[in-house]
Amino acid sequence: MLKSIVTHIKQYVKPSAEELNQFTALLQEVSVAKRKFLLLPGTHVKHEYFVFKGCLKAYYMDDKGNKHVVQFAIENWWIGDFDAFYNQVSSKLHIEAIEDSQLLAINYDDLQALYDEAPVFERYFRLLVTSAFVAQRKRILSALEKDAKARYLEFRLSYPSIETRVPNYHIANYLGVSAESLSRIRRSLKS
Amino acid sequence: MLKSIVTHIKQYVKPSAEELNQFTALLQEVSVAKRKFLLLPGTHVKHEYFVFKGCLKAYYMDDKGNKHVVQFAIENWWIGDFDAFYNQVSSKLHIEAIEDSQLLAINYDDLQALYDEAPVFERYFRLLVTSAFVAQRKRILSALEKDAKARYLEFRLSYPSIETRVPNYHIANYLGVSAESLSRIRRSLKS
DNA sequence: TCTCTTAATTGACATAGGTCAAGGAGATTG
DNA sequence: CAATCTCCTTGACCTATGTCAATTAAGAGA
Repeated sequence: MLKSIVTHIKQYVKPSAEELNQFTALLQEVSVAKRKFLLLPGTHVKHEYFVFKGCLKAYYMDDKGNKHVVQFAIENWWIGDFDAFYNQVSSKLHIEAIEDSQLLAINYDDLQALYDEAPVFERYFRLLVTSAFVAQRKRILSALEKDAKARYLEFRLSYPSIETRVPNYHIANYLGVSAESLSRIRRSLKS
Repeated sequence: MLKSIVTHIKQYVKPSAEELNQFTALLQEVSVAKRKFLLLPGTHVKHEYFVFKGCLKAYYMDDKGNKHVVQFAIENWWIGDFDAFYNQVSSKLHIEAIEDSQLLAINYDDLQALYDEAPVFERYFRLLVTSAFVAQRKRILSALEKDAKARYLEFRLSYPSIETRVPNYHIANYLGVSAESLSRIRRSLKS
């Protein structure tokens, strides 16, 4: 359970055994059953979460009740409401489990303190945010450049393990197309 | 000239005078005339740039020759090809001056070394990337949720100082609408 | 296995926004 | 002050994708 997050960290930085212990001591295990929520809008967000088992989605629900998927997360991904977490404002997102999920939570204050005590983790999170930033930029460019079919194909290529685990209408909400359009796109790809 | 970047840094972190000197010693001044390029696709990106005078845009040009604006930058903004800079891959973006511009450049290797010597700057850049990440997430949600008119209104509210300095067709390329559509939107707002 | 719920598909129709083509208003430059 | 440029506007038409409504298929409990 801790092994997966340690492996993840080591892909970015090389903390000492002691530093790793400092970090893992801060983690709390959290479980969320399928269709249950890890986070609701309006909440004060105190944690960011690392998924070690399961699958979840973070989405924004607009005034008309339409859901817009900000992010999916499966094993070895971080999920949370970054905006609310880092700026310590109240959340605007739902985070809902698509499958029964198990996560490791890290607390905001603990993390800030850790940055001072063990700067290697500040680097780890800097690198994480940087790569998330780059991925988001790519998503923005796709939205600007590509039509729905091309975005769907790109999604399948980028996230094959998500595509097979998640209902299509969630993917539609991620890509910014209606479920009906996605269905038609998929039919057109069969031939 | 250095004053503006020092002020910017101090809004995020509190480095010592010595640390600030360390940082500013690494900066090189760069000028780009209107319509000239700071960066072309295919280039090896060695620098990230802080604008202390002027206005620029970073855009991706697709196979059809359509330009998609990734970012504008005016005084006190950082601009560059983050993806190419951090992952040290070749650039996919054009960065072009919209007005005669003056920038401060920081070199990749220098910055990595500085992170070790003065971690306060690693924090500064972590915070910068974090806020850029949050801004991008907002942009993604706008693209998913809002129609062209609403996105334009949001842009005007978020970046009034850019809206007045930049030709409308650049803004259209940022919002993901045609220049013609933006013109019609603007007409509809007059009445 | 039967039932109920959740997901996916399909058709008919509506519409936001794109594309193409033309013209015009300001700027800039020789 | 011409002569270009650059940028913005407008009209006519087209297309991708959305919306609504109904149907079917697939899962999940009991």
